[in-house]
Amino acid sequence: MQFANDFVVNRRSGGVSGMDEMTEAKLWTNPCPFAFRLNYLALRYNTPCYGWVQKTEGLSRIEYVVIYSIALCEGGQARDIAHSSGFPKNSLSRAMAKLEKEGLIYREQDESDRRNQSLYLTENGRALFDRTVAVFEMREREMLDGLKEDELKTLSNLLAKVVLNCAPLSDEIPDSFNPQEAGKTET
Amino acid sequence: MQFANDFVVNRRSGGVSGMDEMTEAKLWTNPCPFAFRLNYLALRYNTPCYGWVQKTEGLSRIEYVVIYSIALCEGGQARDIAHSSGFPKNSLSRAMAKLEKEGLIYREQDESDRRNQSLYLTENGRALFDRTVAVFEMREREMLDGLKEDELKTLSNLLAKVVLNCAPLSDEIPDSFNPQEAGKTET
DNA sequence: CTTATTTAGTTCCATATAGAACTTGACATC
DNA sequence: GATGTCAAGTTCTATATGGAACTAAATAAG
Repeated sequence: MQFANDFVVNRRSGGVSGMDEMTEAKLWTNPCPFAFRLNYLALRYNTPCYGWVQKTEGLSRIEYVVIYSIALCEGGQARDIAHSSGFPKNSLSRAMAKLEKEGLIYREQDESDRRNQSLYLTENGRALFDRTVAVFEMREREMLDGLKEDELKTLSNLLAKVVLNCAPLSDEIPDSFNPQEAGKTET
Repeated sequence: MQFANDFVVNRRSGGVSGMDEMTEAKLWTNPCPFAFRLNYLALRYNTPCYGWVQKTEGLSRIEYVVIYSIALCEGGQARDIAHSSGFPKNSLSRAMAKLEKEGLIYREQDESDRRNQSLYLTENGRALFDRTVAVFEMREREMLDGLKEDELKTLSNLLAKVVLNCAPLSDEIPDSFNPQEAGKTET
């Protein structure tokens, strides 16, 4: 099998990084090396951070995502959280109900369209965010530690470019997708 | 609405990308922009791809991860899949049992240490991988479409650098972590 | 040669999760 | 001003999930 891909780096020095063979294979000889690196790094970020809020604040990942989302976009709606985070709306509904009962968020029904409810942090909710966000920032900083200032900027710009490129893509792959066609260059 | 864009990228042209306000905020005015971009891109990759294998092959995400992992690292062990994917070992155990019953994988007990079992794809399992992997490759290609050849290389190298930097990091954040200390430079 | 510790993998089971159906409201069409 | 369609959120419920306890094997310590 051929992995002709820019993302394949010649790094199979056999355990230089102290990783197991499978992780090494997934990183360096993977037909989808970009996707794996994304998922791997996301994992190395999410696991410790959300584990920590769970322990220290008793909030599940989805509950903290709600807090975080509102903190960044005061007055946003559940639908936006669903869309930006990928959590299904029913799970979010449950999370919001709990957070509201605990006095961390509140909702206001939109007068112009009464199906919509805008979400806000209470004082307690804001305080919680303020005292926890530093851990997330620290973890991110720690992960990016090895990059120089200009590399950091470049990485940020390139990821932004990929994000913008992805924005209009459809998330539907037809059932009848034919792998044979996949290799051909698309205009 | 305008977002003060003090962070890295100057791209707030106001909805050019057709995203909702919250997603925009999370992308461009986020204390952890790197982490969010990772998670966002991972989501935009995982959702369509694993949704597609579910529909077309009847395999759940974790089941396909097992197949994929073995395909990349023949003879690997369950522990390695757990470590490289983040799935708990009991869920993997269940997934492997199902895949074995369906004749897609088989296991061989290691003679030198009989706790270990090496994992292999059957002919059917390999065929399944071969006919599905193109969809994953296509999605990755599609996502990276906007990047030029040299940008792709740069991105690949920078992500690799971050991965290597993360490898030795601990995933434990002490319960008693003090955010006040977070800003200070750690030796 | 015990006895304790560690590791790989499995089983058990309480609970989290997410699909599907439902409710309510907006808005379009006739 | 009915009737149909679509969108936001909630509720219901069957199932997937993952923590904890367990088994079995290797290794270390006494």
